[in-house]
This record gives sequence, structure tokens and C-alpha cells, in this order.
Amino acid sequence: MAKRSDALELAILGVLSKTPQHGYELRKRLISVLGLFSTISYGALYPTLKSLVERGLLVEQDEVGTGKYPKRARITYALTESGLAHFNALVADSGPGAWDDDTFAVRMSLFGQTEVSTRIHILLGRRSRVEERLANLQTNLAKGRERLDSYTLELQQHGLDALEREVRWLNELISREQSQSAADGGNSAISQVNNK
Amino acid sequence: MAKRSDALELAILGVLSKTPQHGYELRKRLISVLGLFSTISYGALYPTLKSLVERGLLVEQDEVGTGKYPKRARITYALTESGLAHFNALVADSGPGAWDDDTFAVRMSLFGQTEVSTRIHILLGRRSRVEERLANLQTNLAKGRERLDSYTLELQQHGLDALEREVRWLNELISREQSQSAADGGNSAISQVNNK
DNA sequence: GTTAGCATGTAAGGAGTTACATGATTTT
DNA sequence: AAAATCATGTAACTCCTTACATGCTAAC
Repeated sequence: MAKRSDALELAILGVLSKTPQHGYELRKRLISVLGLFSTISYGALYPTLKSLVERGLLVEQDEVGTGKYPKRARITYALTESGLAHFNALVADSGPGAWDDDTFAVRMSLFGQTEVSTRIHILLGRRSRVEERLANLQTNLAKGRERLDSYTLELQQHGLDALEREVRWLNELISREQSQSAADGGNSAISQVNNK
Repeated sequence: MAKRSDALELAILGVLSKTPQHGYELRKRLISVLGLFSTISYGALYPTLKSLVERGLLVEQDEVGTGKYPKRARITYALTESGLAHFNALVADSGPGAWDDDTFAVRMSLFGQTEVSTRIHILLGRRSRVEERLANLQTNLAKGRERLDSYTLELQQHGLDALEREVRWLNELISREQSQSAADGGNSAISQVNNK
């Protein structure tokens, strides 16, 4: 479902679930947290916020005279209960495109607000996505090995190396999470451990 | 200039400059050459081809009874002279977005059809783009080191490593090209050494 | 004869960018 | 008082994806 690209919505909900904020600030936070989303234009941000408000996931709080700056026209956005519920659902659930680069990055950057099992689920999902691409690349590299010129080969080899590194990285993260989950005794309802 | 995302047009012109082909085949070739462009839908491909024909860069040749399959409805596309000129201009010239991941990959995969000086130019341009992103990431990692949770940190560190590897890779490619260009006798008008 | 793959296209609609429009506040 | 930056928004336009529509050919 979710119309507006998912990754952006998710990131917004994630950031706001920690600290309510207004659009301008929010954008900066998003950019600094995700060096990936290099740009998030206001033309994308404000309409998305609006849509989230319309769907009852956020509330606007017109900020009047907070502290030193009276009458500022800023609007602070905060999650509603259903917004929080939606956020939890989105983080855990895997719609199509949940394992894409951007979406994965957003989800991982929100790990501090999720349970161990969710984290493992996301990491495993990402790993199989990466492995899938790896397999594709290897296949068509094997098929066309002689027909591709050296530059294309070099390029594909570099891509392949990057994917292999990512798999190794994910494996490490996964086993770290798994041992944590074991140490936990498995009774974790919401064991928000270690969010620092 | 150039409307349709550049990368796609460039890739099409590049493939067709080697071998005229019809759309269906072309798409497969594009996908196999670039494991990056995971998907190229017909909804993007055919309109682009049409637009290229309208601009006089390609010609359609209705293939009638070539060989064993008579009356096939396929349309072979081939570059015109101005298409070739446009291709050469596009490969060498650097519009905005010329150093993006996709566009760079396309350009590099077409290195076999370019001169040494062009190749070096492209590699240098890409390198400075990557270095720029690296600097950004490092800056805001330094700024927020304590405020980011361990997962976000891990994620950004991984991104950073990937960028560093790419720079090293590019450096190697660059020096390879440069020594080739030197062996060339240095008579190449544009010897662009070392613009860093 | 029916499934699978070849082959070309179009229409609707989504997602986001760019450029514009406006005004307050802080710094120089 | 000018310039920078905070702050919010909209409208037009671009590009692409999805789903549909069509028909031929090859293989089983």
C-alpha cells in the first residue's frame, strides 16, 4: 500500500518517533542521518508530511511563543498512536522494495528503535536480496566472459566485490544480533537494549 | 539539454553504435551489460527510442524477411551520422549528473569506444565526485559521532569504506590509463595529466 | 493445441525535482 | 539596512513503472 515511496515515510516516522520536530529541522536531520538520501527537497517533504497528517499518523502543533522566539510560524509534527503503530508495522513488515538500498538503509538506521527479532529479520532479508543480485551478476559474467570488453569486465568485477563485501558485513551483523538474542534468554517483549 | 535521463539514452546510443539492433534484443543487452540498471521497462525503452528517431539520431529499418523468419514485425534501430556525433559528445561532455552512479557506469562500460583522454577525464570526474561524498560523510560523522547510535554509525562506516575502496580503484584505473597515454608518445592533444 | 518466449507498443498514474512565491528572524 | 538563513509551501513538469493490449513463432 503506502503511496509515497515508503523509505521517506518510514524515515520521517522514525525520526519523529524519537523527537517531534518541524519540517525544516527534520529535513536536516534526515540528510545527516542518511548521507544516502543526498537530497530531500521540500517539494517532497511537505506534501508527505501533509499526507501523513491527513491519514491521522501525525499531528501538527502550531508552536506559539515557545521560549525566546515568539510567534514563529513553525509547525511541529508529532506521531499519533496510530502513527506509532504504523511505524512499527512498517519497520517490521516487508513490502516489495523493502530490501532496496535506500529502504534498507533507513530501516537499519532505525534499529535502535526495534526489537532483536526485527533486526535479524531485516538483516536476513537484505542479505538474500544482495545474494540474489550477486548470483545474477555472476551468471551473466560467466555467460559473457569473452564477449565483454575489459572495461566492462573491470566494472562488473568491482560491483561484484562490493556485493561480496556487503554479504560478509551483513553476516557479521547477523551473528552479533543472534548471539545477543540468545544471551537475552529469549524472553524479550521489547528489549530495547543498548540504544546508545 | 538532453531530456530522457541521459544514462539511458547514452547506453542505447552506445550499444547501437556497435551493432544495430531491435528493441527487445537491445533491452536484454543493456541489462546484461549493466547489472546495475536492473530493470529497463519497455515503457521507458520504446518511447526513448521513438524520441531518438524523432530527433534524427536513429533510423528505423523495418526488417522484412531477413533470413529464415519472413515478415517479422521487428524494427532495427541504427545510428545516423548526427546520432554518432551526439553519442561522442555525450560520452565526452559532462552535463550535471554525469558522475552519478548509473551514468558513470554506462560511460565506463563504453570505454572501448572512446579515446584515452576521454577515459581519463571521466575517471577523474568520477573520482572527485566520490571524494566529495566521502568528505561530506566524514564531516557529518565527525560532527555527530556521539549523537548517533551504534547502528547508524556502523551503517555510515560501511558506506565510508565502500567509498574509500572506490577511490582506490579509480586511482588504479587512472594510473593505468595515464601510463598508456604516455606510452602513446604524448602526441594526444589533450594530455590532461593529474588534474587533482 | 497450448504454453512459453519473441516483439512492439500505449495509457494512467506515481514520485519527486525545479523553480517559484512568501515572509520572519538573525547576523553583519 | 542588507544579507543570510530559517521556515513553509505550491505548480508545472519530468521521468519512469505498471498494467494492459496485441499478435507472431517455437517447442512440447
